[in-house]
Amino acid sequence: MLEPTPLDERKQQILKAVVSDYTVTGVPVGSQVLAAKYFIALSSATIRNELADLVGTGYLHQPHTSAGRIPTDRGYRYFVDFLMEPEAASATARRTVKQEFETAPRSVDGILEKAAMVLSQVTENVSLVTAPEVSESRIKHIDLVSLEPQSVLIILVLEGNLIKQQVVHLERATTQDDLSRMAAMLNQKVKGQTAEELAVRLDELGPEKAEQRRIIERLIDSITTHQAQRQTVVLHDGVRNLLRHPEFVEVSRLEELMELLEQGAQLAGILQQVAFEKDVEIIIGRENTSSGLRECSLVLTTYKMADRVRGTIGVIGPTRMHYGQVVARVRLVSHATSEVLAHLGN
Amino acid sequence: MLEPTPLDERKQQILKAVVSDYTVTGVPVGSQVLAAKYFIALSSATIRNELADLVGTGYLHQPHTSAGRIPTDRGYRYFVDFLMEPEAASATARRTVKQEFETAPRSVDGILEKAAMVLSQVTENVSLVTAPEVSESRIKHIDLVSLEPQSVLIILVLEGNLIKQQVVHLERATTQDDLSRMAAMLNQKVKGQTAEELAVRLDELGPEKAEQRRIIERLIDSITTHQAQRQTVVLHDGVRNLLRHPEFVEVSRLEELMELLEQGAQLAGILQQVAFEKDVEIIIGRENTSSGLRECSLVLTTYKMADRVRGTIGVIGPTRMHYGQVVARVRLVSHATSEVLAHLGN
DNA sequence: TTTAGCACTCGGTGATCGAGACTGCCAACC
DNA sequence: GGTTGGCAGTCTCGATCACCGAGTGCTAAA
Repeated sequence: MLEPTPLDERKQQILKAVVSDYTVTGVPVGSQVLAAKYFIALSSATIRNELADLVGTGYLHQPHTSAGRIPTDRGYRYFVDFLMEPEAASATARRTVKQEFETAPRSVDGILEKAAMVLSQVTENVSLVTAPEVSESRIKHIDLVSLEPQSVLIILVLEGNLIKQQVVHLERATTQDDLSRMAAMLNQKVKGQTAEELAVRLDELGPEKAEQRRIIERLIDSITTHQAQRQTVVLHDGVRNLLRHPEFVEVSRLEELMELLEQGAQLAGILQQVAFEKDVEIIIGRENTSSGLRECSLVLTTYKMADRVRGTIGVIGPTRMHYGQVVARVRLVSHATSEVLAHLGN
Repeated sequence: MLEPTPLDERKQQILKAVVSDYTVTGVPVGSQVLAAKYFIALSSATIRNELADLVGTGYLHQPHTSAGRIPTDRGYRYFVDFLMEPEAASATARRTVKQEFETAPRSVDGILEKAAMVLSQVTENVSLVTAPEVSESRIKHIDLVSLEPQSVLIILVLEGNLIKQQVVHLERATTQDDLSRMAAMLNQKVKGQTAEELAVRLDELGPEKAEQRRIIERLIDSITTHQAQRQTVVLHDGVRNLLRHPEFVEVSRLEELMELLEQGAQLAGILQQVAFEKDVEIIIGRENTSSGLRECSLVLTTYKMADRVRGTIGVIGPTRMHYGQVVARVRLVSHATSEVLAHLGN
């Protein structure tokens, strides 16, 4: 990593102009274009000198000697950290989001699916949405259904009408009547608690309720393992948008990315590692640990439910993207999602 | 459409050889290659005459005057209908399928997801799996959860531990106790029936149970509409496999296909129209009504649960595919899926 | 009916060339 | 010292061209 060379005002403006122009045109930006479009007071020769400096300090890249300049990952980073101006989401984007969420189903799953769909549509990139952690969700209702004498289907209704199921096997045969009674009893006790809290308070049940206790243990166990292996669920949508970007005419670039998207687990790991120091976190190109994302950027934020941060929402796109606009729209959809989730009740 | 020209034995063999060779190499097949690899007794000139005939009758295509021959959709059709020899799935494929299904979760959703994953893996194409129709599924258990005084979450446990949920609003406030009693009552009556049957037998409830009746009506209604708008669910997996096929180096071909896959609804419509005259149905290239599938083939079959056909499973791939092998593997995964679903109990 | 031979066609490859786009550098200028 | 005009140099891209080779269609003979 190069040491953080401070950039004087004019270099900053030139870097900003290069990023802005390149994200729109996709063509390396030359000194003449810059002089004509952005710096009428300066000659192209002056700009050439500055550009040479910016290449030297690693903010810009020159594909070949007689080409214009392209921002490096470092250039983009400087841009988003210091130069990018806050943008507001366009009226059309806002309208789209509003309309789509009006027809969203009233369940967490459905809303998150919708969010993924809308986000990919308004950003023209691939959207990512992680589901809330089950173990942190409040339990609203428990139901026990007898499948076979020694086999029980546990149904958990969590806040936001998120439903989780698990089949467990019992040592002893139990009738549906017994199960119904146990479920009624459990519903009294568990209401509004999270699975984590439940695990802590397990001892409150007297030792005489051995079978109940076993079911609860299995239940908590299932939630925990559920989270560990399956909470890797990352919804995504909009791969078709990616195909329109010229950076993906080479299918080979898509291949690694598709693998990442379809397998999910690795992607979930990446998303979980994101430390949200600001409200929107941007990861650019090689800053990504995963090789499939070498030439992509992630723009991520969180969404809330019941006033707590519950998941990540954002997009993957080529490093050459209109960051200001994407940030505005990711934020827009995140807020809209939180809003709709809030109205689900808890 | 050309009239069905009958092909003599030798023309059939040549067509078969062209299809076989082309599906492996991907290169237009010339008369010399055919003579050397498949017809040592014949000279290339003889084969040239036959090839010219096959082009004339529309079974083969010649990209340009000095190129070899490629099967047309018609050629592939003739091949799969009359020439293709039944193949058995390879031992590796069988092993993969077996291993993967051993670790499958014990729910319909999980199993179908797994099926999609495995199928795409063993065929190296995109897999498609439709979920069972909710309205045809037997109801195992009903649960009613009070969300707000006038708002109820209906949970349906269907055969195969498939869980469906729906929020309905009631005209009158109802307590959880009331709901629990109603649920208990309903469970006595509905067990083992399908939603369709339930709709028919609705009258059996006396008129005195007006509120119950209303809830049940809403419930049946929700199941039916659920099916109408959302049963468009088509799982898919393995887009990454498609990228490896040389026919998709042009991303433009992928674009329409991805749209079809991500939107789902249109695809569901296509799959529902398939008339399964044989156990495996093959749709080749332009036989597809959808333009996005002009250069793709579908190999489809059904899977069963509780001895009834419940859904479609199959793959999308380039028209140039090893049909015999794909058919064998689609069939393999279909059988394995039905098998695992059977063990879920009902 | 099959086959050998032959002229012909056409796509693909590689080389060459020129135009165009930019640059870097230098010398002059403010 | 920073800025600028001028200019030679570099590199990509697209067009053109020739050539090779694969493969064909046709003809005449077996």
